[in-house]
Amino acid sequence: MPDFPPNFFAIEKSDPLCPARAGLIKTPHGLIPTPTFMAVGTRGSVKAVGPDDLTRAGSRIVLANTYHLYLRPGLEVIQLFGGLHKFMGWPGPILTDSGGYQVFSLSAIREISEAGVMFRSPYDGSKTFFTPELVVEAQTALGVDIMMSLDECPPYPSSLAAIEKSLDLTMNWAARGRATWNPRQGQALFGIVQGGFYPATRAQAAQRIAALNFPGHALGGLALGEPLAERLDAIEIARAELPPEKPLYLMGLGTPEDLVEGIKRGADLFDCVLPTRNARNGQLFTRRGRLNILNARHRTDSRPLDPDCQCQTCQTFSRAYLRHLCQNREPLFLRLATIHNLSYYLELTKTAREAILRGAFAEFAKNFYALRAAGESEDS
RNA sequence: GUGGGUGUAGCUCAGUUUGGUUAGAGCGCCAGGUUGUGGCCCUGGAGGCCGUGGGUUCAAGUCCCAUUACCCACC
Repeated sequence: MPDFPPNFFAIEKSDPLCPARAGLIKTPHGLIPTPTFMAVGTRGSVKAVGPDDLTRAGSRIVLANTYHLYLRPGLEVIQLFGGLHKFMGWPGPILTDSGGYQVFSLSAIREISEAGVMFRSPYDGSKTFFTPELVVEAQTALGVDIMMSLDECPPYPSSLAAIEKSLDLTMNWAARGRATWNPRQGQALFGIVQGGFYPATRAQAAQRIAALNFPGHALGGLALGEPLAERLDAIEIARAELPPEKPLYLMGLGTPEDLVEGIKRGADLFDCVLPTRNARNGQLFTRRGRLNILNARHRTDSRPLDPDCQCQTCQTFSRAYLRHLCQNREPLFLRLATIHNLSYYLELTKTAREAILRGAFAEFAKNFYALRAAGESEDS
């Protein structure tokens, strides 16, 4: 079977000491150097920032959500504008989640069957039936660059029997989505590896997804409350069963540590609400660790959030001013904090990539942890 | 000056009628949490001579007297 499309993903260099690699994903809307982080823009907007902010922060691809956009504003509205890119004014690549996670997170208002998922709209209570076929068609209509197949994300912890049953459903849906997908549109479709945290089911999930020959793969069901060690094991187990020449996306991850550990294990793409949501709540990431800008110790602090950060926020504003804005719920704070956190995440993946290209990922990781250890002792 | 009302946490106030464990709430403040997004939300914490003085009582934020500050109305 030929590649989709030719050279969809090219590995530029692999680290000599671990599975980490630097790559390039080629999409209809541009190249994506990997590893990289995707800002979450569920409703076709990364909250509090615009496309220019994203570009300046280093974003090369953003994420949106099929489920939410389908309900509002509806596919027909977006198609009227020639697709999601034009509608939201973002010219770069877009990946959409299928709505599979909403099956999990909005569990109070859904019914799952083998045929698909019956959602009750949180907006008006109306019912919508999502099938794996419909989800692929919807993402095709949105015109996105990378589509995700419909999956079921089982809660943690779940019994082995529950995981096996859920996995069969996800595999059924994956095969049907795969059959619906038209590779000639130039839009990629990724298969999602579930399987919980039982080594055998996670490995089996990866094998079965690999057999469907998707252009790329994602690991789902991570960061649901499991210990870090279990999460890392699940990544390694799945990785071993997946063809390494295809891109790997860790869905919903994560903390800066998750990114470093994920890259170390061969992951190329990440998305997480942490940098954007935490920004809006005053939790800001720096090279020396995380800080709560509301803490009284920042009241008269004239320093930037992170002296080594080149972002717009750090170039102009003091911790004291940001604390003041946050304390008073000034809308400007949301934007400045989001710009900073996204810049930090994107700079982290960018420097990881550069380190891999130099064959020095291990040193990069060591540096990463050393700086945070230093930061913790400084703050205490 | 006369009559009435109000003084309880930083703020806004419950609790006083019918006295009874360690005086509460919301907001604010302080500090945690947040993993395929609602800016929400969740969890802790600090903070009170209950205006002041006296009295009644086994027991007073609560009842009585005085006093003081502020508010309103009328002179």
